[in-house]
This record gives sequence, C-alpha cells and structure tokens, in this order.
Amino acid sequence: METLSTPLVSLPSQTNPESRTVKNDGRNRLVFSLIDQCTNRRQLKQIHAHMLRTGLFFDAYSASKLFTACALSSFSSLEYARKVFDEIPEPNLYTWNTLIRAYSWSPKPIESVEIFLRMLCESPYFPNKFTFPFLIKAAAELSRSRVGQVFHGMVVKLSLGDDVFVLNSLIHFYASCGDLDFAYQVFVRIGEKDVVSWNSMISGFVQGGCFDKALELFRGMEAENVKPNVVTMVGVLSACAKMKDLEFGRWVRSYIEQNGIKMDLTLSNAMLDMYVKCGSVEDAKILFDRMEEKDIVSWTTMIDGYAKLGEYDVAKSFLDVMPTQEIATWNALISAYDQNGKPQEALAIFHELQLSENVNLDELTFVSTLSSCAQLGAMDVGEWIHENIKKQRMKLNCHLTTSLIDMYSKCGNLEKALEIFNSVERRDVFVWSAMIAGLAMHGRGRAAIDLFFRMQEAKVKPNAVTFTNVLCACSHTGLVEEGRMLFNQMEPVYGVVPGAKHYACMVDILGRAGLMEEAVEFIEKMPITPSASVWGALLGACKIHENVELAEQACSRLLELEPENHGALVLLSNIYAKTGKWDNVSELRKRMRVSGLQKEPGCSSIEVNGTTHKFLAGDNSHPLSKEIYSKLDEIVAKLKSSGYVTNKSHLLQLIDEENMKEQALNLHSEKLAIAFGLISTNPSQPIRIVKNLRVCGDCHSVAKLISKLYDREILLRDRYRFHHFSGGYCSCMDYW
DNA sequence: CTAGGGTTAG
Repeated sequence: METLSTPLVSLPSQTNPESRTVKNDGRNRLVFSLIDQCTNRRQLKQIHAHMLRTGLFFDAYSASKLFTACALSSFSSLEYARKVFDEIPEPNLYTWNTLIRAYSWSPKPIESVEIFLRMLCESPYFPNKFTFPFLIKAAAELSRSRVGQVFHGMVVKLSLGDDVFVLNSLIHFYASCGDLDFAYQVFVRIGEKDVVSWNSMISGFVQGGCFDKALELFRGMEAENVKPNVVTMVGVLSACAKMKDLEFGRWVRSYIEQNGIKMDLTLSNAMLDMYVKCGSVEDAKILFDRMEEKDIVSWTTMIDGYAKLGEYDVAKSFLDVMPTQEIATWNALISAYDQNGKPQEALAIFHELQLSENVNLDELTFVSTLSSCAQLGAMDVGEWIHENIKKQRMKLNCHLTTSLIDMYSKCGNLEKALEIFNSVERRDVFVWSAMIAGLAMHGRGRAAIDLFFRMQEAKVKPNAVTFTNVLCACSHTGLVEEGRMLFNQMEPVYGVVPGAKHYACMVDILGRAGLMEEAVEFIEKMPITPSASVWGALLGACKIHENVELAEQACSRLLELEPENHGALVLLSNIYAKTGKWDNVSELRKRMRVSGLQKEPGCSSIEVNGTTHKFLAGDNSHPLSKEIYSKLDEIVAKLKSSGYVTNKSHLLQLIDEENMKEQALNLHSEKLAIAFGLISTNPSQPIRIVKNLRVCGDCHSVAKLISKLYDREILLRDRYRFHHFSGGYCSCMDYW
C-alpha cells in the first residue's frame, strides 16, 4: 500500500498534462488518499507540484481536495493556502466555503467577509447553508454587529432560516456582540433545538452576565429532554465561577458525576476555575492533583488562584515545578500581582523573567508589565520594554499601543505618548480612549475634546470608557459647557447609556466650577440611584467651595453606601479644618478612632535609575534620610526668605502648637520625595513623583516655588491627575 | 467531500 512514508517519487505521473479533463479514476483516488495522509508542508507541496504537472490541479473537484488540506491542516499556512486558491481557475462552492472557513478561525476574520464578497462578484454560486456558519462565525469574531445582521438578512432571503446550524451560529454571533435579546429571539424560534442551540444560548447568557437566565435554560433543557453534555457543563460552571456560588458549583460537580458526563480537560479546567473564583483553592488543589492530563490553562489557573489570595510563594512554587515553563504562566503571575495592587512585585517577577534564558517574553508579558509601570510611574522599565518591542520588531497591536500610551501618560511623558499615538496605523476605541485619558490627566482638556472629535472622523465609535475619559478632561480643565453638551449627547447621538461614572464626572464638572445648585439638581434628577462616587464628587466640590452644610449631607449619603469609606470622613474633616471648625475636626477624629477607621497613609514614590523609592509622611527609613532632611531644611529656609507662609488649614489633625503644625506639613511624603529627587537626580532631568492620594494644597504651593527657586521641572502625579511644575507655575493652573 | 457551542491570561 502506498503511504507517505514511501517517497513521493512513486506518485503516478502518466496523466497527459495536455488534457484538462481528468477523470476520477483510480489514480486520482490515490492522490486524494495521499493528500489525506500528509503530515507536513513539504509533502503537501510535492503533491501540489505533481497535480500541476499532471493537470489534475485544473479539475475543480481535485483542486478543492488539495486546497482543503492547504487551508485547514495544522501544518499548512493560510498564506500558502491563499496562493493555491488564487491559482485555481474556477474554484467550486466547496472551495470558496473552505477559504471562508479558514479565515474565520484565523487572526484576520475580516478576510472571510472579503472573500465572501469576492465570491458573490466573481463566482456563479450563491452562498449555501455551509457558507453561513463560517461567515457568521467570522462576524462574531469581529464583533461587528452590522455585518452579522446583514448576513442574517441574507439567510432569511435565501430561505436558509430554518437550518439549525445556521441559526445556532447566529445565536453565538448575537451573544458575542452583546445583543442577548436578539440571540434569545433566534433561540426561541428554532423549531428543533439541538444541544448546541441550548449550549450557545447558555454560554451567551453567561458571557453577558445573565447567570440566572443561563441556569434557567439549563433546567429548561431537562424539561425538554435534551441531555446536557460537556460543553453545557462548562457553561454552567463558568456561571458558578462568576457568581462565586461555591455551593452550587459543588452541586454541579455531583450532577456531572451522576449523569455520567465525562470530565475532559476543558471541563476539569472550568471546574478548577470555578473553585478558584469561589475562593476554594483547597478544592481546586485536590482536583488538580487528581487530573491525569493538565495543560497550560490548568497550571495558570492554579497559579492565578494562589496569587490572588496573596499566597505568592505557593504560586511561585507551582511555577517552579511546572513541566514546561511557558510564558503564559509567568504572565499570569505578573498580571495577578498587577491587578492586586502589587505592581512592585509584578516588576520583580518581570526582572526574574528577564534573567531566565529559556522563556521568551511575549506581548502579554509586556502588556501586564507596562500596566505595573504605569501604576508605579516606573518609566525606566517602561522604556526598556518599549525598546525591546522595537528590537524584537514586535508588531504594535492595539493592545500594546494602548499599554504604551497609558504607561507614558501615567509616567508623565505625554509627548512620547502622543508620538506613539500619531505613529501607529491601527487605532481602535481603546487606543483613542487611552490617548484622551492621557491628555485629560495632563490638563489638556481642549486637546482631549479635539481628539474625541477626530475619533468620530476616523469612524471609531466611542464607548463608555471614552466618555468617562473625555468628561474627565472637561472636569480637570473646567470646561463646563463642553461637558454638559457631551453628556447630553451620549445616549441620543452615540447610543452610550450614561453609567454611574459619567454621572459622577458631571457632578464633578458642575461642582468644581462652583455650580453647586445645578449639581444638586442634577443628582436629584438622575434616573439611577446616585452611587458613592457621585456623592464623593459633590463632597470634593464642597471642599473647594467651602460649603460645610452640603458637605455634611453628601458625606452622610456616601457613608450610607460605603460605611467603610474613610476617605469621605477625611475629606469632611478637611473641610472643617479649612473653614476653621476645629471642634468638628476633633469630633470627627474621635469618631474615626472609635470605629477603627484610619486615614490611608499618604505615600509618594520616585524612580531613580530604575529603582522605586517610597516615602511615607515623616519617614526616616530611607538610607539617605539624613541628607534628605537637611535638604528639606534648606528648602524651608529658602522658601521662607522668599516670603512664603505655610497655609496650615491643609492639616487634617488638630495640632495645638503652631510650629508643630508647620512641621507636620513639612514632613508630607511628597516633600520628602522632592527633596530626595533634588539630591539624587541629574539637574537636567525632571523629578517624577507619584502620590497615592491627592496632593495637598500646601505641597502644591511649595512644589511651584521649588520649581522656580531650584529651576527644576517637577512632575507630580496624584490620585487624579498630573501636575507639571515649572518656573513657579503648575499646568493645572491651580484648578484641581 | 464541508457546519454550529466550551476553560486561563488581556
């Protein structure tokens, strides 16, 4: 028997190349069987060559056979397949469908649509019931609502609207575009639902966050006698995970056992994830140890579980004993640290990774690490990554572009962020939104709004995040009129329903501008319950405009929603201090002490030569502490001789002695960081500081003066925005 | 000769 272990030289080659009509005789069948047995690209190419020689390639049916192997086999490439396709003189419908199918899986599903259009123009065929599932799958991958809707229309017109395969793919499509209502309408109208119909709808509901509906359907299956399978259970477990319902998860496990559903790798992984998300790493570990087959997902899930619990050592020990060290697992650890507010630890892992030789950093490594750099303001590491991306000639996709823009913006280098933004070819909604956010946090409100409109010209639809960012820009720059207009257009013009964040932004815009009555009225008219952030914004405005009465109301509303929110009390106490109500301040302090609420300690960090130094107020743990304090004394003396008077209302605590007050202010973490920056960085370099809370008024005035007296640029990022101090001025124009 | 649904990280 001929197999491919036999050299391909023995291929039959007697067919006359002149004759283009090739019969399906035995010899052809041999070629087809060889195609099926191909295990690598070389063999495939040899068969291709042979078929060209013999003319078999010019027979549409035979060409389709070869083409299928080119397009769908794991060892071939789509690029090659495409070349083969373009050589086929008259591809048949099967061949067209296969190419559409191949692209629908590929990283470029849009090509499916392009091929489909070509087919309509160039071929004599109409799409059939096989074409649409592939095509609709591509539309789902693209999340392009309009495109899929057009296909749905064609399905109906071509009378394919009762094919269960086509309809199932439409359920999946609508669900992945977030149109759960449409998906459900398709679902209920299917006459003979099969298990895939149910599964598609269940996963659709799970992914759309409608867990109750998903579980309702799961029970509905039983009622209609459709037996759930592995995929059903994956969906149901995923719902448990997202609801964090461990009890139900355990019930599902026994259901799986009782119904004899075979636990395959994916189902086991889904169950691991359920246990981890529901907080039982113990159960996960037992299952993990019993699993015969484990893949990268299993390991990653475990590592992620331990890392999120803060058991980083255990997480790392998993990483060390993994059979193959894959970058995905390292990425999981980095991103777990990053998202759990431990960016420094994330960077430590990244450094370890840089040293290990057998793992190659990938795009996700960079995305997660850049996010940590952004959090910390660690621009040196961020720049290293940027350099490396260039060196590796890694293509800047939208994910990476967004991360880089975010990192540079948050590290204070807005120009670099803009440079990247202007240089990339592709900009999706996230890229635009990140750039708008960057401009906003640097106080370039006008530019942010301009960019928002340029985004419309580029035909990119803004989403909820875009609006949060652009409204934020308005609030930082005091653009009340623009903010009002944008907010009012959100739903009618852009179809984005304003959420809690947008309302909070609007209250912030109005409140900061001193339009307190309008802000209150705005809150009263809100169609959704005002969230804590809405009251927080009002409270913040009360601080600026010294409105004690309203502040008290806002604060109590805020505490109703978030009793643990110490920030609210701190803010209120600041307002009391600012208006000289020291009795109220001390009463509040007592209340905070009694309830065990503590002010989040202010902390400033500064990166010098790739190392981040952290300072708390009054901190003397730094090795250069002595030098820092003497620098601070020098600064204070210089400030005083230039006529500066401390504004003591910025103090939270009631401190009796006047000079104590002054001292406490002088020990604020940002001042320590600036002093350290002055002694440890090159005078030509700006001093870059990141503060976890908002900068206090006194520190703000002092920073302005230092920038002038020492002729140094200071970039201070606080919780909300950037302050560029230079020549005695701040970029926020004291509006913050 | 072809098809649709599933787990992790972002």
